[in-house]
Amino acid sequence: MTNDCPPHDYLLDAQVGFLLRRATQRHLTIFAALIPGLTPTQFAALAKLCELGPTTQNALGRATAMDAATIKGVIDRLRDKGLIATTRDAEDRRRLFVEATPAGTEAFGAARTKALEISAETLAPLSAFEQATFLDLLTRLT
Amino acid sequence: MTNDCPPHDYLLDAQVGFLLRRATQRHLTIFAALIPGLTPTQFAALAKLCELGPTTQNALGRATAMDAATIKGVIDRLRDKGLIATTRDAEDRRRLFVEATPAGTEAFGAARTKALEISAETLAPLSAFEQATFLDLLTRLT
DNA sequence: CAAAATCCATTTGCATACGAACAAGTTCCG
DNA sequence: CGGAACTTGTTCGTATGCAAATGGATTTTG
Repeated sequence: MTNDCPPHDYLLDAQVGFLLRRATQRHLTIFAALIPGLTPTQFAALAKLCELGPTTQNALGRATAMDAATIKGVIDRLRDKGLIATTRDAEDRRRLFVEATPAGTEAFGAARTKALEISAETLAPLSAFEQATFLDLLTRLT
Repeated sequence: MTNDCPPHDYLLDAQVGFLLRRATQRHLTIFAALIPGLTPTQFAALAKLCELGPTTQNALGRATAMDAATIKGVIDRLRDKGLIATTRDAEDRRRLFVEATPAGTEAFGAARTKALEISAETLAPLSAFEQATFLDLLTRLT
């Protein structure tokens, strides 16, 4: 068969980029249902902050794979919610010191269990063995 | 050891949502390097339009997993680039008819090979067998 | 037929994301 | 010491992505 259009052997629905976007969308839906008050990005920053302890803004961004412009907005919104506090570092006056407030630590503690449920529900279509395989392969694509 | 903080058994770097975000970031970097003139979303809409043929705005959005608000912006930008054209449907005056222009069809034809390279490079860290496994599992998480 | 429900597109608001450019502070090195 | 190089945070512009509200058009249903 002749065809005057470009070949149709490119099927969007089979491309890894499209599938990643769809899987991310589904995960986002699950996340919003179980943790309504925080976005995945905000929770990631808060969780990493509780995991690492006090740090600086850009360092927290690097630890959570956010660039400087992105982490700034996340920090601003978490501060607006009263979950973190920022102070200028006296030793290096460029640095913005970031730490979790008591409310932030408590919020993380409360959301932590939900977050584990979110991960479980996201992976629920797969068997336990498949989940482990998937996470292993996905880790190697980062 | 006692611990006054929430348990540290939540490790951000092991959660599927975080890994999905990182993998998407890496894919985006590869995409931007090989197809500088289009975003993944714009290319997805253009590719699906060439795959399906002329359709309506919302239908194209559903076919590419974009909601009405998102597909509108994508359509606007593709039209600004001259790659697609829109017309009001005479039969159903709500509908916005969308079709690829000759320039759009040509742009898709030119980018199609690059897009396949992007998928290949994104999956490059995995063996051929692992790639097939990963795509199968990822498909089931959408 | 008329009301209700549905669908289509648009708009607004909010929240990521990244590139680029910038100012200010710090460190490195000649 | 002093300029170059780097780091840190900020701002701007562009582009998704979703929720919610709106207005207009069409279809379904009582």
